[in-house]
Amino acid sequence: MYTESIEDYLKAIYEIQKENGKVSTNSLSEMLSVAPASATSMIKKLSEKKLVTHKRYQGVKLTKAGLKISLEIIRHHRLIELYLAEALGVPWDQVHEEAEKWEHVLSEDLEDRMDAALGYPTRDPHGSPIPSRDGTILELDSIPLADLRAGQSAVVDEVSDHDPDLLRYVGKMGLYPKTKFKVLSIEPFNGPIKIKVEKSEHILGPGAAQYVFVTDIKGSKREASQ
Amino acid sequence: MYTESIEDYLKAIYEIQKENGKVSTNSLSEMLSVAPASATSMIKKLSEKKLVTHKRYQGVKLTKAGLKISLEIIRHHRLIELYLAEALGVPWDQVHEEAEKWEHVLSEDLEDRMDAALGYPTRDPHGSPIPSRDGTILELDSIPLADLRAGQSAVVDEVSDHDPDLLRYVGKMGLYPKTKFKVLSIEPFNGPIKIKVEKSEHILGPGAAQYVFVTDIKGSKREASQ
DNA sequence: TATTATTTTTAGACATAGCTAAATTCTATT
DNA sequence: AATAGAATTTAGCTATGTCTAAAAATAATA
Repeated sequence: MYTESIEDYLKAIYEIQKENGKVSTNSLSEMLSVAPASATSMIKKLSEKKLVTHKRYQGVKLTKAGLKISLEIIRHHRLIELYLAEALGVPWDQVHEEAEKWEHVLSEDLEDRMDAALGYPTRDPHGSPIPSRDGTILELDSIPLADLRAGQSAVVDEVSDHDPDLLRYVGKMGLYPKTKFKVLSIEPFNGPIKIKVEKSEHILGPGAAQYVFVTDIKGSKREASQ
Repeated sequence: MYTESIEDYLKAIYEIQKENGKVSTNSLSEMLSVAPASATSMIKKLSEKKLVTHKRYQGVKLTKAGLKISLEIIRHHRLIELYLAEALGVPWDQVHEEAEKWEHVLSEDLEDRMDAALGYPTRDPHGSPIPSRDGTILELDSIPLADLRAGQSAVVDEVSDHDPDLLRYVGKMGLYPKTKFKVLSIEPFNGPIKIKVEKSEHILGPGAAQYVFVTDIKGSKREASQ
């Protein structure tokens, strides 16, 4: 078994790798709220344990073993989030914080029981895919809502779960995963976006629209943003 | 907030205090599987934080503040045990281990939700009382099954939850809390005990009978053991 | 009561994981 | 190509919580 700290680093590396491609010492230290020097020393340790590869002054990359562990933790995290939301009615902006601590101490047996109780789900409450036990994960190719154009209809795929305020904000306009909506207008230069969800209209700031990932309704994959 | 380690010590102190009366450095180090020197140094720290009082070479005792925290953790522990048993069907010999880790990271909000989902219960799956939020706890005055005499009928109140094997053993003969049974015979010098549960008879070793706590059916409080 | 045995404490060390400050290396700009 | 700025690493320190070995205090017994 690995320490909680190691698990947190591996998870962070996976997430940064997915978003930015390259995983720098700095990005890690920021995501984990530690000093850059702390990230360096942990990277060294992970490297010795063959969980990541690392070339000095260049980024870090998960090895197969490191990836496996990080997906196990992410599976814990997302199963817990969904379980709390479904079984105990915990609001979607609170499940992340709870899962963040519990994920490190969840037994495999309990993981299986929750999985079964939920009917072997594939998505967490924010729409993020839940890795399978054997370490496969569905890769989404959705685009930021901010990249849509006026007139387009789309479905919410995933909402970033790192900021509870963001979740409450987009939740208030009903932008949950699988929700269909239409872009009525979008102002240039990162201006506000007017959308229609169900029967009601909302204005969405670009800061939020960046973290809501959607698939446009005609199935087109990626629109140029400007 | 206190560290996991501090919480574990406080909980252990409470439990030893309840069973033995006096809480020695040695008993603590045994219960927590640490060296006596480790217990001493933690006792010093707890004492500085005013969570326990301590006279050198004499025992340790929880202060009001220490008692409060220890009951909070025990509440977490027992609510979790019951929740896992009820909601996810975790067998009663496994819930302890799971709760042991989860109890330290359970939020107050989730505690409340579990409490409500369970209908504000007062006992965990082993029959132990669940402290209330404000820190009151029901004191049981049950006696060890081993102290009963032939012919007496009794009801199971509580089974010690520290040994999964014990729980499986007594579980096999149906000795769950609230179960009524009758002592058919009891051999002297800590001999085996023959009991009848429902329609079936079982033989129970004295080692197990010591950890099954019961109330005899006529309401008498405490029988001399020999 | 004196001595032995047990319990408890002290002293000093180690691992983990964090920090700051300084040195190093890389990158970008002039 | 030289240099300023940013990112990264090293060096050295700190806190927590553990350990072993030795010393001190208490308890048990001859």
